[in-house]
Amino acid sequence: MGDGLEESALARKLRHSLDFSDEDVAGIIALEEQELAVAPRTEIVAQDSGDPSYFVLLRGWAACSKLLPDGRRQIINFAVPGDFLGLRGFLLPKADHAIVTITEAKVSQFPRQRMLDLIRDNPRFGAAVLWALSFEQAIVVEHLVNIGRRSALERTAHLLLELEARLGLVGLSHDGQFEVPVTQEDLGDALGLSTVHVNRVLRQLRAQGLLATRQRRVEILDRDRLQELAQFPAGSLGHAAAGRLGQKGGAR
Amino acid sequence: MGDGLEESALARKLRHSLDFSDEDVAGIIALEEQELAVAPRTEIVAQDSGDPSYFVLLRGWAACSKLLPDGRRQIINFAVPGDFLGLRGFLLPKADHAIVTITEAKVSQFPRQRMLDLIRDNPRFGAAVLWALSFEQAIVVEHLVNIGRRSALERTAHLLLELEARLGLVGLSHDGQFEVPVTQEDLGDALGLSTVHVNRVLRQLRAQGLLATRQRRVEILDRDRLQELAQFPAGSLGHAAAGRLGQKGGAR
DNA sequence: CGAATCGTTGAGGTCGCTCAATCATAGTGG
DNA sequence: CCACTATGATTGAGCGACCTCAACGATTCG
Repeated sequence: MGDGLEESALARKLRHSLDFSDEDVAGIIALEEQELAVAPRTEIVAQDSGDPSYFVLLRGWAACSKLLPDGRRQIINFAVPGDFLGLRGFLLPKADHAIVTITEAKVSQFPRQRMLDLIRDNPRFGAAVLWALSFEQAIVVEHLVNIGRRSALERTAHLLLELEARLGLVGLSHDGQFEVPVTQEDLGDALGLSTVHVNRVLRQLRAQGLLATRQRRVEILDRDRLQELAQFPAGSLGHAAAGRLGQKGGAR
Repeated sequence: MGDGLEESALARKLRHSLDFSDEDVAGIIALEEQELAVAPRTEIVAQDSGDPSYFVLLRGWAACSKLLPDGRRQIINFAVPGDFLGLRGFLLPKADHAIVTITEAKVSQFPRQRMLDLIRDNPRFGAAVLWALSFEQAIVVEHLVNIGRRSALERTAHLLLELEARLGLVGLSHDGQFEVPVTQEDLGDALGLSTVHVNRVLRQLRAQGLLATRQRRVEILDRDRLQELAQFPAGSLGHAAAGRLGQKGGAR
């Protein structure tokens, strides 16, 4: 089980977003099969792999991505501590995506069959998975809008604001400052831009006084203008909970 | 209940993709609250509406889209007969997207609370919803890759091949011919392209002998080259079933 | 027939890409 | 501690894909 620090990130998220009590959280954590330390740039789930496991990311960053035959890559979503990994894939016959760590990471693994059993037997848990999947999809949809209909400047701003909001949910963002341990190439693959252009866009955001970047650390300097530029709705991410779906059926 | 023709499209899909028996299908159909005929270009679910219902599209086309404040629009996904509408939204506090009919359509409506009860009480049904959501997300992810990392020509080819495959699942595509009752503006909003460029791309696809378009009807002339252009994996969509998730718990 | 919607085509502009070089940073072994 | 290396960030020049604006056909429908 986690050593406290990592666990709390997940617990914080579960309580905040999914309306789970401490007891529930403990129950979920107890399900984990094993906890793994993973090196940077390591593939956790391979594209087209069958029977994939399901993970919770306890520490570090990862990316869910798709690789085209010719080498082009699209990052679907970054995963930050507390996030679920492979939620979408584990019901499909094959994972249609790869999951790769970006930094050193720690994950806990939930074998596929165990998850399936649990969903079948515990409605409250199934509901939670359903909610998490919906939430994840909302993020992916936002990325789709971002890439499809926003300029490079707008979409970069939007992604950074989204990351800040998500990191905030697990206590990894303070005063508009947060770590983004990701290369500009990664950002480009997430934003549908070239590495070079990501660099120029970041420079532009800096020049306009909207944010500062030191190393891999980002600081939001002018949130209002940044949000306006990105058309980022204030408080959009999960601050409203899932409602009370699981309330009645709560078996354990 | 449906008049037979529409019902069969849904039933076909449920049996084909979700491994439901005729009996199951009948059970699901029986849940519907009411059946609605909807005019073209009518909003079924408004963006940011709370407490949205959940629908099955029996006839016609619809689009799930997001509108930006400045009027830009991104179509997340087209819905064809047999598709579920609003699956993602109904667990979230607010629908984060709009659903608009494209043609005249017929939908059956499942009120939100009824769905929630059902998921809680019937694990098999919950599993089916989970699977459907995963499947829907796989399509959205594919669109993300499409827009993020493929050229206009590639992504247009890809979308058409995807639509053909999906229409084939419900018997609406024969010999590579199928109706796409959608304007080029709609296509552009789905592909992240301008209307004008969609037109040019289609012309190019025609000029290369890959497909023909008459009115709103598309015919695939050279599937091999089209699939190669789009990097579209043959038989990728749902021809493999969801597995046997629901088998054991099957309460009714 | 008139009106509206949609499709088609041209001209010109721009955003973002590619190619390529240089600079910064961190790690490594001597 | 210092080359030496590898990786990533930065910048420039030139180009191409796609966009915008605008006009003109084609189709449908009342």
